[in-house]
Amino acid sequence: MSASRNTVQRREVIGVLSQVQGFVSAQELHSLIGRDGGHIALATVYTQLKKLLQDGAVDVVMTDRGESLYRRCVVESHHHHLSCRRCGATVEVDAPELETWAHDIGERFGFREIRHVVEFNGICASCHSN
Amino acid sequence: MSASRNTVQRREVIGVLSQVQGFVSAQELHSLIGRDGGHIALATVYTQLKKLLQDGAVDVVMTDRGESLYRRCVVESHHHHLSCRRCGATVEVDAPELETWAHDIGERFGFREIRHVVEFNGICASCHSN
DNA sequence: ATTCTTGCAAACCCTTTGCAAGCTA
DNA sequence: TAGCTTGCAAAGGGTTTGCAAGAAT
Repeated sequence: MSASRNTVQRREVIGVLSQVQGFVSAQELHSLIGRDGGHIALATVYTQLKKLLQDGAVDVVMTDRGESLYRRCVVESHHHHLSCRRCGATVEVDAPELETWAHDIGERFGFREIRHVVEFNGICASCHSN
Repeated sequence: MSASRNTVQRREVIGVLSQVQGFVSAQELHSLIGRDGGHIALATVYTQLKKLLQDGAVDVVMTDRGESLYRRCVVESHHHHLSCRRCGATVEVDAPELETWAHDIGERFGFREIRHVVEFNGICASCHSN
C-alpha cells in the first residue's frame, strides 16, 4: 500500500474540491478545474476521485440519473442540503430530528449501523416570486 | 393525459414484476420475461417502467453502480425504504414525521413545492448476527 | 382513422480500461 | 531507476431516442 503521489493533477482535484460547497459531479469538477486554468484529463479526475474515496477523503451520493456526486468530507458536522430546482441556490440544513429519527427507525426494524441520504429541493422564495 | 394502452408487452412487464420479490433491474426484468416465454424489446421494458413510475405504480432505487432497480409498489403512497447493505433485504418505512418536518424546513427557508428523497440503509438483524 | 406503442439500432451519458510516455519518490 | 500517474482514445454498461411498422381505442 503506497501513498498517493503528489502530482499537479491530484492537487488540482483536491484544491477545487475543497472550494466547492456541496456536491459536484466528476465532470463538473473537471470543467471547474479547466476554468481554473488546469488542463487535466477527465479520466484522471475519475482516477483521483476513486483514490480519495478509498482514503475516505470524499463522500459520494448517487443522483436519480445515475451520476455520482462527490464532496470533500467534512468531519465537522453532518447536515443536509435544500436546493432550488430552478436557480440551484443551496442552503445547508441542520437536521438533528432527522438523525434521531433515522436511528429510531433502524432500531424498530432491527437494523444497525444506519446511514441515510437525504436530498431536499423546492422552489426558493426569489424564484417563486418571479 | 391518456390512459396507458393495454398491450401484451405492458401485461408482461406488470405480470413478471408482480411475481418478483424485492427489486429488479430493467435488464433482469427483461430476461425474466424472456424466460417466461415473452419476447419483448428491452427498450419497451424501459418504456413501460417509465410509465409505471409516473403512475406511481413502482418504486425505484439507485444502486451504488448507477443502476435503477424497480419494484411494484405495495403501498401506493409516499414512503421510504430501509435496506440492508449486506443482503439487500428491504423494508418500506412510513414516515409521517418526516413529511411534516420536510415541509416545515422548506417554509423556514422560504421554499415551496418541497420534494425529498430519503434512503436509509444499515445492517439488518439477521446479517448482524451472522 | 387516429394516436399510442413497439422494435431495432444507433446515440447518449457517465465511467472504466489499455497502454505508451511522463513523473515522482 | 522503479513503478505509480497521466492522457488519450476506445470500450463498457445502463438508459434513451428516432423512426417506420404495428396495435389499441
